[in-house]
Amino acid sequence: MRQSQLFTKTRKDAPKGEVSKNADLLIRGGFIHKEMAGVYAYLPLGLRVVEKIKQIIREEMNNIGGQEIIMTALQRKELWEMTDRWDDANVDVWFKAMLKSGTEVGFGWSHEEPITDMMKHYLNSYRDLPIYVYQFQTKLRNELRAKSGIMRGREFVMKDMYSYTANTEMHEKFYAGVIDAYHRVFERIGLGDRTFLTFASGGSFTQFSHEFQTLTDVGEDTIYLHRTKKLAINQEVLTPEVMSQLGVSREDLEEVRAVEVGNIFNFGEVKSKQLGLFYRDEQGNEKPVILGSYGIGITRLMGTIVEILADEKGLVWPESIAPHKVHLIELSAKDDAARQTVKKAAEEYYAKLLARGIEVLYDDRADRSAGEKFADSDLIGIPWRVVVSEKTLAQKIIEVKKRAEKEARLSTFEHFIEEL
RNA sequence: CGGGGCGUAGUGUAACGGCAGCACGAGACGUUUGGGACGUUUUAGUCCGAGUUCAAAUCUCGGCGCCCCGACCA
Repeated sequence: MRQSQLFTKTRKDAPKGEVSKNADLLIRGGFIHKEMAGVYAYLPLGLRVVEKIKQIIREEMNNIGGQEIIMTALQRKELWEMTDRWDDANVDVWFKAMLKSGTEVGFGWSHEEPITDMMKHYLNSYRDLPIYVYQFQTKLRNELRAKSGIMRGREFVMKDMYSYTANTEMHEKFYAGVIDAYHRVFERIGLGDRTFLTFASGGSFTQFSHEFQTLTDVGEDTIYLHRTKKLAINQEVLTPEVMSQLGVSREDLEEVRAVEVGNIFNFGEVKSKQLGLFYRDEQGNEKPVILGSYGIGITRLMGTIVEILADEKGLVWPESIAPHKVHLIELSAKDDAARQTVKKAAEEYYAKLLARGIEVLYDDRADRSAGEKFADSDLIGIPWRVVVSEKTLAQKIIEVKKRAEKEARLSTFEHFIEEL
């Protein structure tokens, strides 16, 4: 991508009244645009990050047998009445609207009900099980108060997966597999060492659900962390019984703030019975399907990474989800001839990087000072910065600097490209 | 939903009830060129609606919007 073609612009001033670091930097860097409180548009750079995160999750979900689908944002009232979750008294985040005919519809804040209902068309026999489906969906939630930039919005992207299994053993095996897959996701995204499996309330379905909590002070949850056992307990279920059940004592637990980036949940047979999802077993008996639900907040994850990794100069992306791998910067020169030489070399490097399949943002803007280009580069936070200038060309080298490191070093372009 | 703060050019900020100013951005011209360059010049604004007043960005009321704390949060 040529930066001269990128329609977004960086901003020097912080957006007014925006305290949240993720909103501040992502807006200044041109990654997102605020449409209204808690509702953000994703611009070219921001969308690339979202897609990178999705792709990592997609690979891991496919790896454990997930099949990707996409459900609808408009949902039927009757389905949610069957599980008693239509009434605003029970679910207070609904956006609702009416068809011209007067029929009420809801905007999806979750998709267990419609997916489970849909499964009645495809799932009849024990031979059909298990089934694992997932989607990346924009969820709409009428939050009383949006806050913390993209960490808690009214419209956000979530990966939700659902498992349909025949029995408890089959369910538990998959459930454990999801835990492993989630750990791999957070590892690949760069949050592995600070994201912990957390025991949380299972509601009326099971004793526990499991959350994946990433340690950060901007998190909304208080959890009790056992570092050596690599597990945590959500404040909401911290009781002496739970601690002894998990084999930990209060002294070993550290009270920390964290953000819930993932959540997995066992619905057991409850929802299948409510919605009428049954299968025939080998003996021809009708049995309810076991349902599990597994979420990861994509955009929340993006905000969490910003909060944790950004520094005073701007964003810092891990290579796995950066919008581009390399930020190639062409610096202007003293005279026309030198300028042409620098341009020619930079264009050549750009083409070579692209030919290698390396994603590169090329700052080819002619009328910008070096200082401005460097400041923009720091703000945007691409992992590798490569500078081409009259000075470097004189020595037949380039300057390479990693965003997360302080010192730049010199290298030949050929050596650099091999190293990537 | 309870409480607090705040709405002024595209962005960020000033202005005692009395001429709406500054910076950035954007446009033009010239000079610059390794950490947000310089000069000249152009551009563009008081959230909406009532009220008080000779006079309202400023005071009052209502609406809308934004931020924060709390509550809420499969």
